[in-house]
Amino acid sequence: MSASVTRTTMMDVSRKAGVSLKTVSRVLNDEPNVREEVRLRVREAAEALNYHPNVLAQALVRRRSHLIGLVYENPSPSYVVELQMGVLERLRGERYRLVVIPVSSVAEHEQEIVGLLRSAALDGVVLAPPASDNPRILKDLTAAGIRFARIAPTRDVDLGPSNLIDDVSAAREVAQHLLDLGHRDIAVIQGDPTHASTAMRMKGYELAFAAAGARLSPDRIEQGLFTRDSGYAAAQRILSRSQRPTAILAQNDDMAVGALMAARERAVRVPDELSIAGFDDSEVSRITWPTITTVRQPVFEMAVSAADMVLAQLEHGDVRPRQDHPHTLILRESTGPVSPDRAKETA
Amino acid sequence: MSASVTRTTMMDVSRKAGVSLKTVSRVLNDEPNVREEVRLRVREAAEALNYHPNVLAQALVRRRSHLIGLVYENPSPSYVVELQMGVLERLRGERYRLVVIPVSSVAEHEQEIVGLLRSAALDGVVLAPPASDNPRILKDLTAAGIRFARIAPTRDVDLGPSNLIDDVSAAREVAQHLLDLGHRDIAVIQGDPTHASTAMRMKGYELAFAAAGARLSPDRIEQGLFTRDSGYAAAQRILSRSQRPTAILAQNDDMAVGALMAARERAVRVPDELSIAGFDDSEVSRITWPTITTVRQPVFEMAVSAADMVLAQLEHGDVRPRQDHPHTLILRESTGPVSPDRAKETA
DNA sequence: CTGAAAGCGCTAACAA
DNA sequence: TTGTTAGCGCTTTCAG
Repeated sequence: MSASVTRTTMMDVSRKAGVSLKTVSRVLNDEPNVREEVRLRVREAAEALNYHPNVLAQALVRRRSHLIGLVYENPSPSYVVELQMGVLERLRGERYRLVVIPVSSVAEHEQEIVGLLRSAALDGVVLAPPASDNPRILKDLTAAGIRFARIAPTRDVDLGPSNLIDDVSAAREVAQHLLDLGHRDIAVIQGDPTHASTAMRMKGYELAFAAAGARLSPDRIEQGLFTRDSGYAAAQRILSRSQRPTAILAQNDDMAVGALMAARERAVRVPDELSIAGFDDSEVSRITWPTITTVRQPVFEMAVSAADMVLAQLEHGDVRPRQDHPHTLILRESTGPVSPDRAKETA
Repeated sequence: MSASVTRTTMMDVSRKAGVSLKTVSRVLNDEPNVREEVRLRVREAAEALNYHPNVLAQALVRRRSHLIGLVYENPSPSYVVELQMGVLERLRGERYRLVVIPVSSVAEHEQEIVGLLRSAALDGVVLAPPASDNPRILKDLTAAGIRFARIAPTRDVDLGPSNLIDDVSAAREVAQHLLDLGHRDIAVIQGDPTHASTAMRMKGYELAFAAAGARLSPDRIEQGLFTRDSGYAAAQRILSRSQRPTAILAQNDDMAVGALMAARERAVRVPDELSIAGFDDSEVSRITWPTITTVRQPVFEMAVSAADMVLAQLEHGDVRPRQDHPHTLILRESTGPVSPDRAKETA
């Protein structure tokens, strides 16, 4: 039953080829100083014995597991997918493999996380928010000798190679867009408060409002968690008020989708009666109806870049300390001018 | 710079605690036969030195990497997400980690795949379609001594622990639903032909048609690839014909979404002028408008079960040979009765 | 150009 | 209850 009771080892190959262990090692690793004839003989022996190196043994002595971790906290599936695809894209063709490390709550488990990573024998990790923003984790990682790169951190940008997006400006731009359309009574669905970008985006909204001489009313702000359900629930609260806002700013697309569904359920027409804007430009924002106005955050590209930063450290020790990534306002169908009658009210 | 030039090892701990290596090993692995006092002393020493076992060394000697792979081919992101979440769910709290192994084309690379898995030092793998249906891969896996479990295979069900769904009946039921609504001119968007389920679902459709005394016209069958784009393109071809069908059967939800977008673009009202049904009950089918009628395939549960089967083999060697999973027809908004005038035509 | 010997850090027999 | 001695399968000095 049990297939390989004793795997064939380098010893077997060396015996069959009539050479020493070291010579086999040299051939297998394409090192110089082996006669061509011997090289061939060893290759044939390995082939004949169906030899495959034991990567664990290699890993032990080389101190390289060739395992890269991706640490993220649950929130939005579409975000996670892009993240993964980005890392996988960079790893394609390399010897490194991707180990996914979902963490339920970075905030609650910050002290255990690096232990977890260490016990996975990772050579390096790509940190998504909010882990990428957690100084404790960065410190522990450094102490443990695990290379890392950060995605979308909001602070201590010099504490490790970082991939940055300007959350504040991005948020300012979407808010600006709604204000330009004449909206003044705008509700906000915030993201998970343990993610620093939540506060950043809020700040961006505020800047836009201030510039327009408008004000963001505190009782128009609802708490969400970056999940569609939380967006749906928040929108329900918003829409059940006697006075309905004319627009909703959701801090990510999944919550915007939730808001859209809540609106549909109440037969509130989007964008005629209610504009909804999201954040991220994730896949879902393109398949809803109406499609969702959002601001593109190049998650995929950031992930590619982060993976690249990790590999760079592992392979030649050098690090690009930071990489800025552009955001783009994407106008779609879910936002429109405020309706004339509502415009009058606040005029 | 480089954090841990020389990591602290068991040796260091044994010296500090004044005991032998083996005693340290015993304490650290909670083995019996150590005096309580000694146990404590060793624990303290380990703590003081901030000792962490080298998992690679453990893996080498124990012949266990504690790495589980998930092998899948690209098609639909939502499918992959559910798959991963299922495996991760089962692995939560266990020592095992998930390594994702996306494969561009199983059909083209079938001979290289197991080499890839071996070089990742995986203890076991969960195989999603179409790898789960590939006899060559199953054979190589067995030869390599890598445990595995299959998700939704369609043949050779006894070639390894399998999680089954009745693709034929499931497909028959959705088709039946459209036929019951009076549709007779129905187009089909097929999935990737290298996935066996594509043929199975086709068969299910045919059975339903036969039972209704109807016929599936060959020129109503369009090839897709399980991706949204391919569904969109296929629907474009379908809808550009002079005579439009009254319904579309898409072999998964992503393609159904693509079809929905094509219909929207041409201002074809769904379901009034065109019914669209999908397959999978993936996340996206719930967020489009109209929401998509589909047949639920419990991907998450199958993944949990498959991961469980792998762990079972690894931990106690026993295997549940197969597990059947139910499908459920999910009626939503994208399907409706055929319009009276079109019904007359074919009457 | 080639090989012998000494580890990597840990676990497993087998004594003591 | 504890320690000694071999390995796991590979790479790496350092001689030859």
